Amino acid sequence: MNKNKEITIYDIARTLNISASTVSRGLRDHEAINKETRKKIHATAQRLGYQHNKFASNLRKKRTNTIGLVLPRLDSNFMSTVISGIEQVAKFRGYNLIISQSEETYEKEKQCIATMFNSRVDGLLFSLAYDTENLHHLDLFYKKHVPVVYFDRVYEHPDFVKIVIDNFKAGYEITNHLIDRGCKRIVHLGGNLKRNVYRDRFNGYKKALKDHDIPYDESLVSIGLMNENAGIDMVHKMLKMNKLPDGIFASNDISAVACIYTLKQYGVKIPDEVCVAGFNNVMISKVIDPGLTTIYYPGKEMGEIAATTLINIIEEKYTPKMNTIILKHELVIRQSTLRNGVSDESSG
Amino acid sequence: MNKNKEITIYDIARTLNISASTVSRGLRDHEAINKETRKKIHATAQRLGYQHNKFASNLRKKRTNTIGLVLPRLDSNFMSTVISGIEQVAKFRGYNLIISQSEETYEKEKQCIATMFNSRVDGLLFSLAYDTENLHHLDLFYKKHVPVVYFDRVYEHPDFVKIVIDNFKAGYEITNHLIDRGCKRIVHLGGNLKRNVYRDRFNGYKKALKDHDIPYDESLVSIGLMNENAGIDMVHKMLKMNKLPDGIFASNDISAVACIYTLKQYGVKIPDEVCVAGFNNVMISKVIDPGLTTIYYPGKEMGEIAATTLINIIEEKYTPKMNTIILKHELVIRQSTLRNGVSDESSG
DNA sequence: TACAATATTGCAACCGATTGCAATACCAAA
DNA sequence: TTTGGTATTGCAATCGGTTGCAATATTGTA
Repeated sequence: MNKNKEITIYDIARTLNISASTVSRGLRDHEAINKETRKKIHATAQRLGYQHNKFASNLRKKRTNTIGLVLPRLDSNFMSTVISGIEQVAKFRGYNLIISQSEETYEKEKQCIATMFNSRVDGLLFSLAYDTENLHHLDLFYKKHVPVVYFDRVYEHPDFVKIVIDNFKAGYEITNHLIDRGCKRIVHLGGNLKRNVYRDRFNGYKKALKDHDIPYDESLVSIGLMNENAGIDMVHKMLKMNKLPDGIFASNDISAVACIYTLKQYGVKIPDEVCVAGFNNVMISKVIDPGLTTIYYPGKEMGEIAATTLINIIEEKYTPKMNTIILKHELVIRQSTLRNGVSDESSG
Repeated sequence: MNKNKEITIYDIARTLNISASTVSRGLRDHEAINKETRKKIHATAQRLGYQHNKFASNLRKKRTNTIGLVLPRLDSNFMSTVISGIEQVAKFRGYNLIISQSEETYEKEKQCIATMFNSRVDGLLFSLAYDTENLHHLDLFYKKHVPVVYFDRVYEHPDFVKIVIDNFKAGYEITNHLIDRGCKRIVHLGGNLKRNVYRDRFNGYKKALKDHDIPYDESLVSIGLMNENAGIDMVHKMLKMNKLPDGIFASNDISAVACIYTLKQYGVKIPDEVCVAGFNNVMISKVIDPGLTTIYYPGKEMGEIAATTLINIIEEKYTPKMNTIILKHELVIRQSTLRNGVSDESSG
């Protein structure tokens, strides 16, 4: 057996003494082909161990049935649920999924996207890296009319569809909730303001303060990487302040959780002295003690919707008149903001 | 502009009045081509907006520079770190990565693997679904000598390489540790025993009991899905026993954490009344209170090594005389098994 | 029986890059 | 100027399906 010996439609054709075009059509159950012939073709294909070669097919069809996914990081709890949703839809609709992570940098993102293009993906799902500032690397997609759907971390673009939640509103709600719990000096831990998700949450935070006549205090805000250390550092900074702030709104759960356990280390009582809220509702927010108040939004569904939307565009199920799809989010209230009594006192 | 208008090497050739073969070679910086010519080719390619077409190339070369990844679930903390490692290596070595999840069922796994084959991946990375019982679906890979590398959940196969940790030893160590802490009646929460990971951990557990003359008690063992509910159910079962068991060894962190918070709900003191240990060292095991004793093993490295090994085989950097690569694991001891004083008392 | 209509099948070009081998160009030494 | 060798370049086949259109077969109807 030669390792490189491929069984092709020509082998089937020769065996059955018919033409390759008939085999090609027969394998795809083309209606023009006689049912008997089709049966024979399938049977022979099976017997010879024929395996469809996507490359030849793609080359000719100029379609790959593949969608590309470029995102900042694969090893994130939230993203992994998004990916899971995407993969399921892609598989169901008959698409392959190729994945590449930008590792939060523009340079790698550019490279990922070029590869995706060279692989001639039929469409691209995309969530921006931390420091991406323009969309020039997508020009090729734009020019060739290859559809792109953003999710979560998006950017304004006239031709591409976005899947997001209302981060402004969510930020507003969660800040509001903290204020309702009696918080007056609320720390905000945010990410790069070029990214819609962080910018909008931050703006929601500011708006809520304003609506409650709480002055915005820049020294309570820290913008940076949203990781564990960000939370730890913030707590240290807080402890050095003249007066300990009484609330924290972190733009993701990881850093919020880091705040919680660091505060606990220093004996600060949560929520009595400091209320803490996060964002994303990943599993840790449920198991940490006290449970973390946070914003839930459905990662898996976001993935499903993104993939479905993209594939619909690819298959021209509709031309996107719509530009943005906003998913619902939900405030999940847990112990980390449940102060005794304060709730009633301050409501209204 | 026609949407389907591709710029090809022929366009470049025509522009420069040279042959397509020269262009093809020039683009790849083939040494036979004059440096000046190469420069012109690259410049023209750039100017015309040429983009390499992988399909044509793959078809001709019979190589895809793509590796396939089939795993049970994408939305798992552990797996997402593995994937991250795989992706980074793949990208670095110039390979695309296509990913598909079996959703823990044999049927989907079969389908995933067929797709991977049809996509003519150069090699396959693979971790088994929960209920897979044979490897017939890999016959095609085997016959065509397409290399396969398993990781984590593996299966015996003469031709394929496995990347694992010593689950038996890890299971032994963690059980041993519980016994050292004075546990006599240790519950085990395990997964399908057809899967090496769960079987080996279970056997390690039994061996440790035996070495300490603790009788094996089947009623303390539960084999099933390793999710949150498994932990919750187990605790309920424990609470109904005449005497509460004094230790739990769960085969993953999720179910261990579920045990912890359920026990806490019922006011059971951890580790004083029950010691709990998990497996995997995902982030929750660190943030739960009390911190969860568990086994750490490096997901990201496992992914990196799996991908590196596979690509080396593909590129014939070596022929695999080796059959198995065993990574180091580590017992991470946290509060959930740190009983006061008992440690000293029972050691030795 | 003849002819139109429909059902099946085949021909041949095509998708775009790669590659073995032949051909030509170039240069230096004889 | 001729010869041999090296540096460059081109020819033409190839990878394996797909598809527009033509060709042939089959069926129904007048």
